[in-house]
Amino acid sequence: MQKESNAKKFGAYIDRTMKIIRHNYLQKFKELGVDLTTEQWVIMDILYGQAGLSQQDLATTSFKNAPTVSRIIDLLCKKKITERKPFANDRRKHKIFLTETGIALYQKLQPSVVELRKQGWQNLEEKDYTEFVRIIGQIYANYEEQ
Amino acid sequence: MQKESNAKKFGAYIDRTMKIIRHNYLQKFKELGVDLTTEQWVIMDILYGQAGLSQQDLATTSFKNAPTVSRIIDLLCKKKITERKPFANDRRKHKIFLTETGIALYQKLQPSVVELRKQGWQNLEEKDYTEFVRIIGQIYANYEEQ
DNA sequence: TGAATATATTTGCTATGGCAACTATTGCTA
DNA sequence: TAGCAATAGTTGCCATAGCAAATATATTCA
Repeated sequence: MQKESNAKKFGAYIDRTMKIIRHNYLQKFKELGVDLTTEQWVIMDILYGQAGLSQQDLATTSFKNAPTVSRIIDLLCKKKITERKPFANDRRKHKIFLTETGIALYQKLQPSVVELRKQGWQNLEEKDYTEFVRIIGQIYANYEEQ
Repeated sequence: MQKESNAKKFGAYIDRTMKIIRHNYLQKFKELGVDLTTEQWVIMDILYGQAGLSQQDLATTSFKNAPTVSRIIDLLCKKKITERKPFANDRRKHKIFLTETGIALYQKLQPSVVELRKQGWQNLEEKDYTEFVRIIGQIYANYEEQ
């Protein structure tokens, strides 16, 4: 069908897999009675490990753009999951924190998320992970501006 | 950091890679002076190979849902790239076709898309593709309802 | 210092995507 | 055949995402 390393169709695999992952996270959260999207979880997950990041930091870490992070933080603040605090030496910035509520919610959901990650890796080995990260990391690198 | 095949973090790799692929397609189309999104291209690509599919067929093939396909076809029809024709024996359905304009546009863009696919596979081998499809296919399967 | 630049965030516009509800039509079956 | 269930498509609502422009604040440099 195709010769050599030419014109491989990998986009559709990546697309459909990202969609089904999001779907499974969303379903799990709904099952647990929690109104949270997968992308909101991603932000919570980062903040749990690194409290007080700026929105720009969050954008970089989550591979989202600044407006998207701004809106996700808006929604999370409305739900009392995060809060914005002033940055000491720079009044342009906010430090973002999980609230008590946010931390409790994170800890409630975390085991299910670990289960979801395990589910995704069923029938796959440790060395498959190395391979997967190598290959998809190379694809990413191939598209980065030089 | 993590033991055995437990709790692998693969979602972020998939997410950022999908985003950078979309970005590169979009930039290339803009470079060529064509107002087209990556997802619109996906639909054109399917229709070029299989003219006259129903919207439901397109949804299944593209891993999109019916409302999304409906709206993409709306946009493509506005741009005179596709057209809806009645289905012979079922008045609920439409057959979707690329117009002359759509076919010409497809043929104009197609070589650049092949180049983009090649670019994504730089520094990767034939056997990497086999591995990649096996692993990401398994992840997908792990999340499908049984 | 003051002007030009750069950075952090927000807002507006549009597209994609998920879900639920709705319409129109078809198919099934009592 | 009448009624009901299933299917195809559309529409509405909201979240994510990309891009551009706007605002506020910081930094740099002449």
